[in-house]
Amino acid sequence: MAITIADVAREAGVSAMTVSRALREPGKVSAKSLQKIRSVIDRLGYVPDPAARALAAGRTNVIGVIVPSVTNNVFADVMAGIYSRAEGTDWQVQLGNSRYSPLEEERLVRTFLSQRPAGLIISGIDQSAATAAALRSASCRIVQVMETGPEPFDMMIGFSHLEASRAAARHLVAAGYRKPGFIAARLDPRTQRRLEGFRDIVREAGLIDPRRIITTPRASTVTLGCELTADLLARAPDTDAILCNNDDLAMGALFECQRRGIDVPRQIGICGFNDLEMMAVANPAVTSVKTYRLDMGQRAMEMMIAALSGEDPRETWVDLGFEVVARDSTRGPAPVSRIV
Amino acid sequence: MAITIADVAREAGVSAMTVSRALREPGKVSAKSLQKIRSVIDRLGYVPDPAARALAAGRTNVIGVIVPSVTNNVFADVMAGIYSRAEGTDWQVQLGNSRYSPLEEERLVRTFLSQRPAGLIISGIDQSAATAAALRSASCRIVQVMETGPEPFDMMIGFSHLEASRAAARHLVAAGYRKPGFIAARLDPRTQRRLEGFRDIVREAGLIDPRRIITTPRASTVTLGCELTADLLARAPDTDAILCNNDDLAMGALFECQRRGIDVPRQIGICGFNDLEMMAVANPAVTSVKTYRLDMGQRAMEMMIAALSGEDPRETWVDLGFEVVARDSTRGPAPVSRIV
DNA sequence: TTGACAAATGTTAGCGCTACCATATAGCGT
DNA sequence: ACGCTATATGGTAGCGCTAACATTTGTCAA
Repeated sequence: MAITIADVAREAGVSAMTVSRALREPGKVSAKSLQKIRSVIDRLGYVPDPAARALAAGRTNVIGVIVPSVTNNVFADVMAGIYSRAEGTDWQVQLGNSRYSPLEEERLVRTFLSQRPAGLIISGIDQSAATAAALRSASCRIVQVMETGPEPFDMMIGFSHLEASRAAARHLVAAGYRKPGFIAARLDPRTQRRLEGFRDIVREAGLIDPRRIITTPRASTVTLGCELTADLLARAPDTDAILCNNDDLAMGALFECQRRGIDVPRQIGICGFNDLEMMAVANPAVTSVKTYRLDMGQRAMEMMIAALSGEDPRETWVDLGFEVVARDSTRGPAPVSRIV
Repeated sequence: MAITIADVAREAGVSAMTVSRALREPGKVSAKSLQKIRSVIDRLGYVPDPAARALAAGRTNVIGVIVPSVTNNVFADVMAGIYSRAEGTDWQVQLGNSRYSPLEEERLVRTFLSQRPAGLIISGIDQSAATAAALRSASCRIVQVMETGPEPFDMMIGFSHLEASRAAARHLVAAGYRKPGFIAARLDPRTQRRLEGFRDIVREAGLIDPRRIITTPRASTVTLGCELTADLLARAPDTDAILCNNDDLAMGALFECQRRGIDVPRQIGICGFNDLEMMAVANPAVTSVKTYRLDMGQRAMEMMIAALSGEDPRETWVDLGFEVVARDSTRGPAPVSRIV
């Protein structure tokens, strides 16, 4: 039926082993054989069977990637970075979607590991005990992305969500806002840490007010940003700034304020998180915490490929940092409100 | 090293074949054996090796999915739909990202087919000749998503981009706009057809003006929507409506108009494409052509699974349609401009 | 020409599983 | 008790490839 390595070997007048070598270690095959084999491969359209390869060699060229969402911009960008660095190499990316479920993540890790992957790229540092155990005893390389933390399984690249939200909160306080609130959807561990960062700084400044912290387990959307903003303003109408857990919510907050005739930034300041390109062109332009998502994916893949190629003494723990990009939406409250 | 089926068989006091059957056709194994085998599997933590399975059986449980982009909302939604229907089944989704390149798509199809997938879900109807040939001679089931067209390789689910953009253009004309323009980024085949639909209707209405059609090969972003709108207004300042090839561009158009103090919808009407949830909460709410992306992914997977389960006499060609959701952004031009 | 060594190529066995067919066992009517 | 069928289980072979070792061929100095 399909062309096998034996067919190629016969046509080329060499043994199967030589064909196998020509494919994987061309340097160990004479130029003459190599040329002949390659022409036969082209003519017959031979493609090696990865299953047979995996079974015989005991390993694959698969790099598994596990993300909590495929629709969330953040992970989509990381994925795009990963794919862009995989393209043109022999490494094959395989994507798993855990849908924010630790159980599903555990199942995915098991499935991946049963395939003897060359490597695994996994999001975050909050794996379940079972998942962590499986990963620790895994024989493949691992890169954790999205966050930095103290005890990587292997390699790690991300940034501190805690520090990032602290910086954003500090920015709001420094801009003169005195009644800042926080809205968040989908309370995953990263969101939790961002809320923690907000709490730290606002408490420190003596501005904490639990009424101004609104969260929901629902998935984040712009529409939800409107709703959470409405909730916040219903519970604490004098709120003068909103730190939004992501940019979708921030856009929603902006739209809701516009609709109510609330002046942004003079009555309410708005700050987002991730700095989607959209934020810079909104009216007013929205302040956000810039994160390096595409870069994260690309460099995660680079680290993985370097490690798999045996170039071990490379960086294995990278903090990409972040940047609070101050824009008009947090230029500060109206002077009059400070006087009152 | 790892647990194999032979280990399980030995522990359970049966042959490897019986274990294999217990896993794939439990109905053909006695209740007693089944129970024993299952308890041993649990105890040892046995997971079948998919490579060995694939090699022995000559087929896999992999369903390959090829999309042109992982960051584009549209494909992300379709992917989410696909993943949601795959969860809990034994089918394993494997994602390929062609990055809008026909060559990369061809490579991906070859790679997937070499793995003897159970099925392939591929975007669109514009495959290269080589890709089409490979797909036609493939022995797996195929679902084409995103578009409808006359000659599916196998199964198909999508909608007519031509008809959708015609409907949107008709809506603009019916709302009273007389100088409609069109902006588009990333001229993939679907974009081309949408442009065609716009041209059809606007020409028919005697309102065509080539100056008002602005396209670019660059990837679509909100920022680019601003730029294209600026271009359009520079080339044809009297433009009174913009049909945007997608919602990112539409948001950009809206932001640009806001910045310039142009009244939407009275001076310029704006219509997007896809109806992202954001459109309904913008100010003004933006008209858009609603498409059923999540549904498309879910039903594509359902069709695939049904076909693979042998339930053949099901629907194999589905037009999901679309809906022009009219909102404030196209309520019509100011009366005064009609008098003039 | 010869031996020594490196480079190139071949042989054998087996990765873990399932298709296929053979055999054993149970259930049942007569 | 017998044969018959249906159900359950096992044995054998092989999927396509590569690791490990074995063998052949080429190269060069003495």
